[in-house]
Amino acid sequence: MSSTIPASYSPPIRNPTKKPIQNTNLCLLLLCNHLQEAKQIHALMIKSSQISDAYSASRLTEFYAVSDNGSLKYAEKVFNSVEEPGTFIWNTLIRGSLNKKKPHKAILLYDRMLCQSIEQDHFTFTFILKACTQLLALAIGRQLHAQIVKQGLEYSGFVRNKLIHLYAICGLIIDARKLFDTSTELDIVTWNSMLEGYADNKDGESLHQLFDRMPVRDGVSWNTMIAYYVQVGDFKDAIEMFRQMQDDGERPNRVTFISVLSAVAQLGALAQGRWVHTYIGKHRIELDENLGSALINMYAKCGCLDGAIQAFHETSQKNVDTWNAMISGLAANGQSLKALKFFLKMELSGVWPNEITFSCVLNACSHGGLVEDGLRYFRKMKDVYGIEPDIAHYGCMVDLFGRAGLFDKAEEIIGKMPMKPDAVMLKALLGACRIHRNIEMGERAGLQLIELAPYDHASYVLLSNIYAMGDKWDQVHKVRKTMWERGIRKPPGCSSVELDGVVHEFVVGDITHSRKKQVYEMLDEMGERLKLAGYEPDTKQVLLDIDEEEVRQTSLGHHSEKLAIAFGFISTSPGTTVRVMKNIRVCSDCHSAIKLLSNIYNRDIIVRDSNRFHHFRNGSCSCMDYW
DNA sequence: TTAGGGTTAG
Repeated sequence: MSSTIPASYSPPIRNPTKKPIQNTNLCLLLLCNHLQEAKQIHALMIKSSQISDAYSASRLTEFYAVSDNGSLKYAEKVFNSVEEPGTFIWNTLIRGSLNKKKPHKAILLYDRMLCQSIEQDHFTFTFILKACTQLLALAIGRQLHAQIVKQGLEYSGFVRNKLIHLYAICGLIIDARKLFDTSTELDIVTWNSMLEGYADNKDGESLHQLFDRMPVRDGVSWNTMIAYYVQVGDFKDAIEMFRQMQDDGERPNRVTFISVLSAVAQLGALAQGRWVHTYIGKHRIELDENLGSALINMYAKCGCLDGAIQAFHETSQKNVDTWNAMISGLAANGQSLKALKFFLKMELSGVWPNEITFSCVLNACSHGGLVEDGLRYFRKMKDVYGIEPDIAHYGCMVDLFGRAGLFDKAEEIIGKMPMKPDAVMLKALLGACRIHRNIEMGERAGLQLIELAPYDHASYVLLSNIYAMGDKWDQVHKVRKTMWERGIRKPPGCSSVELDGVVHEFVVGDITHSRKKQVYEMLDEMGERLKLAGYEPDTKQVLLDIDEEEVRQTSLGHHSEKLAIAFGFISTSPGTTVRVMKNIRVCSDCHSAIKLLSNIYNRDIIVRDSNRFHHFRNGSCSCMDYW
């Protein structure tokens, strides 16, 4: 539709009010798609004095307030022109404020409604309770509850469901449950509201009990369950729930796939992710910005950049999140220059970057050792885009300078920034100190880190490594002792490989896998061939390991990533890329060994550790030995 | 005139 309305324009008219519409202006309003068109009708209404008609004014307010292309400002203008606005038009304005993500405004309007003694109905309470839920405004919600009881509206299904939702989300799960149990009519939304409450409160047991008791389940019920598992980090259970959903005959939708793709990404289960991608294509589900971002993220987290780029191009509407997913995916996979190219494309496409974009861009610079570019973008974010750097951005800069060995610059940044360094920043600095053997600064940063993150095993490991590097063995033992006394343990290393949609997991010295015999035979062969290639185990790395049990296993060369690679080698045909996902950082001994293995066996090996990706090919790694 | 579910950086 053009910006003007041609007289001959008469497509079929939608009429949700089911009232006969005789008024031309209102008919046209129903066809409006753009704000500009609504404004033209608005002008016609003013000209013909139709605006003083309460029904017409309320319809126009509704368009402005509720439609995607509306404007709350104009809704208020019409509202203000009505002499005595009734409950409907007040409700519409409250609803509009919610739609435009302004719950505070909705509550202020309700307050004005009370002051002016405007009658409230169950619609008013439905909307205003939603505002309270969004704001977690429990005190106001309780007052509303009293008001609702006073007005005899407590048994209205809509109002009750909203009250259950409010109490559950605010953590008052017992109050929510009381309302649930005393409801005369339990519809699917009541069940789902309660279900979401348990999921939100991470009460898995009650969640399951309720889910099992549900007489009917719909897509929302299943999606709530899947999202719960993703939130608590049980990614395998999330996928299992998705399978059950399909067995139950419930069709997955966009929301389902966003959660499922997140689980797949965390597991690094590329085959399952590809299946989802095919399903989306087959069922013509539109790749909007959210689903597109989830898909890009999945491919990137599985180390499959071709897939990520394809998903990026297939995403119909690209917003800042879509671009961020792509840029961060490239940066994490060691494609720094490509990440910066994408940032330039983003700027050209007219999408405005946000603070996350600059985190990704600066991250790309630090991972790629691009000091000049990093400095340029750090300035640009403030000067051109008006984004004040936060702790994450300063952290990237410290990482950037640290990696390049420019410790003066790193200290200068820390001294000048308006906040104290956080654990992420100190870890980056310690990493740099390790690479450049800056023991003095490493010790200072390490002690500060332990003070800041006393329950994080990494704090102790990093400081211990720095001391070991300086041959300060007394200090190494002291740090280890403190760590043990405080009951802090390094989590066991765990690596996984996906084969035909099944994720195979290996821990250090694993003897539980059904093909363990072949895996260990392969491991022996790998050891022999590594020796022939001149590989010598990094015994210092072995000594540095904090966990005594792991030291024993490490000396045998049975680190989980090596087991996973051995399994990958025996389970796939020669030349196939082996993808390994690891829960903690890859150790430097394994890193050296895998570089050689990629050459010896002529295989691409991709290892995703807790920090970044390592693409091993022809004896070298994409991280350029810096991680 | 009305309700419920979601991810994405490091």
